[in-house]
Formats: sequence, C-alpha cells, structure tokens
Amino acid sequence: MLDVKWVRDNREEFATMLSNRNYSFPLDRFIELDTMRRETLLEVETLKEKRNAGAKEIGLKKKSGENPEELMEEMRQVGDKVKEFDEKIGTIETELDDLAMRIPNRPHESVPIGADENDNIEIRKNGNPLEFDFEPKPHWDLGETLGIMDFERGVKLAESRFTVLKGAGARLERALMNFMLDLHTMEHGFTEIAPPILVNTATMSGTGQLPKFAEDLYKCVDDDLWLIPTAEVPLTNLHSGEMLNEVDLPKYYCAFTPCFRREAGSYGRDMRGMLRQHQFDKVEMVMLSTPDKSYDELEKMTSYAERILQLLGIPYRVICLCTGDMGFGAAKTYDIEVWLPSQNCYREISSCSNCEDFQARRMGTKYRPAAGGKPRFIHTLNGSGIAIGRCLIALMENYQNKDGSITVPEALRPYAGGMEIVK
RNA sequence: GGAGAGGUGGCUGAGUGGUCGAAGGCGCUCGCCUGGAAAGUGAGUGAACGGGUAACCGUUCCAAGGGUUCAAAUCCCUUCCUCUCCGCCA
Repeated sequence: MLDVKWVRDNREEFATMLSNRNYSFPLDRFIELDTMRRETLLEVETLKEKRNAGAKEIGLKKKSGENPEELMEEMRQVGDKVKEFDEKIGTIETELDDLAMRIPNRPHESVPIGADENDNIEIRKNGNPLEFDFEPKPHWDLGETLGIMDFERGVKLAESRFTVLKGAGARLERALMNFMLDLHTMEHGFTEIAPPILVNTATMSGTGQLPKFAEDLYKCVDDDLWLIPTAEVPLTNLHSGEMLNEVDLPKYYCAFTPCFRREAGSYGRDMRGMLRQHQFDKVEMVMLSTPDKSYDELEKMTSYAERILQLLGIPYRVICLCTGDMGFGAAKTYDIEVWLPSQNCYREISSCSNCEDFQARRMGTKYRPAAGGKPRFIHTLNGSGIAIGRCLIALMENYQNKDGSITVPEALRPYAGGMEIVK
C-alpha cells in the first residue's frame, strides 16, 4: 500500500511508475473517489461537531432542570443526516480501499526501467557452466532411473505438478533443509520459526497476496484460511499490528515450510519434472529493518542466499529485476538463478526483495525511533534461502556422472548420513 | 464441542449512559537535584483522517461489526480472541 497523500500530491510520478511497471490502474477513478471522500468528510464532520455540541448542551439542560425536548428533536434530525452521510462515506471508502490495496509498490530509483525479463540486468556471476564429456540428462530422467523421483504416483495421489520423492531423493531434500537452516541460524544470525502454513485473510493481505492474487492461492472451503504460497507471509506478519522499539531492529527470521501455489496461468510451462510444482519446500528469510538500513540488509540477504550455492558448488548468477518484471510488493528485487545443464540456461532459485514500508503499511507494523519522534513504519525484506526442490534439481543435474549416478556435494554429506553418491 | 470469566493507551490498570482520549502506576522525553550516576522531584508524553503556510482546529478510535439513544468504553445483538472447568483428540 502506498501513502494516499503521496499519490494525491505526485500524480505524474505515480502515473509514470504505473506505466514503468506495465500496470493498468484506474487512476482517474481513484483520484475522483479520494476527492469525493474528502468533500463528504468535511460535511459530515461539521454535522458531527454540531451533534456533539447539542448532546452536551442537552446534558447540561437536564442537569439544571430545563426542558431540552426541542433541542433533542433537532439533534434527532442531525443524527439522521449524519447517518446518511456516514453511509455515503462507507460506500466511497469501500471502493477506495479496495483500489488502494491493488496499487503496486513504487520501485526504488536504482531499479532499471524495462518492460519484461529481457530488460533485467545481470549483476554478477559465480562459477561457470560445467563442461560435460557426455550429454547431460534432465533431472526427471536421472530421478526416475535412480528411483528417487516418482512423477506418476505424484499425479495419482494428487494431480499434475505433484511429485513423490523416494529414498535418497527424500533424504537429500531433508539434508538440504537442515543444511540451509543450520547455516542461517548459526552463521547468519536468523531466528528459526516454525509458523502456521494456513493463515487467515488479514495475514494474506498484509504481505500483498490478497486481494489481488486470490486465484494463485489454495483456499479452505469452510474456514477463513489459505495455504501459504511462501513462508514470507507468516514470517513478515509475525509483528503485524505491533509497535516495535528501534533497539530490537533489525529482526532476522527464517523458516522451513512447504509452499502451495495454484500456478494459474502457467498451464503449459515446465510441465515435465519438478521445476514448477503446486507444492514445494523452501527455506525463507525475512528481515524487519529500519528504513535507513534496509538496502544494506537487502545486499546481506542476497549474499546469504548465494552462500548456499557457493558451499554446494552450483554455478549461479544474480540479476536485478527491471520495473516491468518485479513483483507487486517489491521496491527492488534480486533474483538468483542456477545453471541447469539439461536446459542450457539459468533458472530462478531465489528471489530477494526489499518491500520498504509497503507491507508494513498494510500490516500496521511501526517502530519507535530511539531518538524520539513519531512512530514510523518499518521496512520489510524477504528472500528464498533457498527453494529446496529447485536446489535438488540443480544439484542432480550439475553433479551427474556419465553412468547416471549423482555425486553428493561434500558440504551436504554430513547432513545426508555421509552419503557420497546416489546410484 | 459444552459451561463460566474476560478483551481499555508502548505496558499495567480504573472507569454511576453526559466536560472520558480515557484516573493511577510503569516506561519514555525534557528540566531540577548531583562531581557523575542512582534515588528523589517538576512538567510533558496515543494514533489515524480532514482543514490550515503555521500556531492550531475538527472528526474518529476503549477486540471487530451491527443496533438502541439527543448522547455509548459503559446498554443490546453477532463474530473473533484469551483464561478456567468439562468433553474429545495427535
């Protein structure tokens, strides 16, 4: 959510921002509603002032034994008018608030302006794509042959885009989870959280998944509960509606959770293998920061995600998303992409974003500055640290051997019961 | 799921339908005191929205949403949450 006052006073800049994002929004209607709201507010507040004064006077008259009946009749009419205007404002605000919740965040000035993923900028690269002296296989071939991935039974149990991991596959998934959590909690200073993976509508709205992206989520029929698409949702909302002290910031939270996405609108894409699933595991990092430090924290967070890939020895690159490719709530986003030999390209494995005060406004999370002064909204950041399913894929494809076996990276072996090779 | 008790500011905790945005305390801020600190002491200290260059003014907010009334933190209804007891359960 943006500050409505800012939108009102910076209409040009706001319109430019929307077009940079390729985002269609009924700006004229929004301004119209805002104007109507303020005009009506002025009228009703005048009436309420009159009513308050009248009510007070009636009280005094009763005390002094006078007959307030005439004034009471007048106030009765004022009251009816107030009710009428209040209803009008209610209607206006319902529409206005709904629109406000659908305004995307304003990109940071350092974000490249561009239309789509082709305009993203590569920031750095780590490791080079491996040279194989054989034709590298896709992970689905490797996984099925080794008996560690079962795509058919995943579909049987649920539907397409669900996969069963077996034996060493399941073990590696668990090893990756513990490897990542240990690194973040013991070396990067994160507090580990085990959050609910079903959350209510208010929580989903706080981080921006609702109201606009309901079709991407799984919803419970009989309860006001939704399956989380990422642990960013519960972690960021941990302090919703709270007043924090500056000395308690920054806060670093991480969590392992399954994530659930309907993937509506990506019907044909990545149908083979387990690159794009309705359910996948992820370790997520969330930081709550003061505004002056949040961009430093974004660099740190990105480096923490990279660290995982460095230790595992998987080639990757970091790109900065352009205005047209960024997510709804982000002010700046770095994506980390890993090299997938079978696809001969880089694919996203982590996304680290600074949302500035966009989510904090929705959630109502403020902090009291140590130097005194008014409470301010915090800045929130989130990043995958990292997607476990995709990490498993990258590991399998990059560490495959000519005979179809997979070498387990050394850093992971202690977490996999000393397993050195999957064959 | 059944019965009862509650939800008030950053925290704690009062509040007969009328001058209550809300006593008191804690915390915090600025002074005094002190060589410095603690203790003591004086004053101040909620937020959102609207209007105004500003000082400031107005409206709203006592879990959430409705209702009664000239007037609601206070009365009524609904929902949510917390606590105690019972039942059920991994």
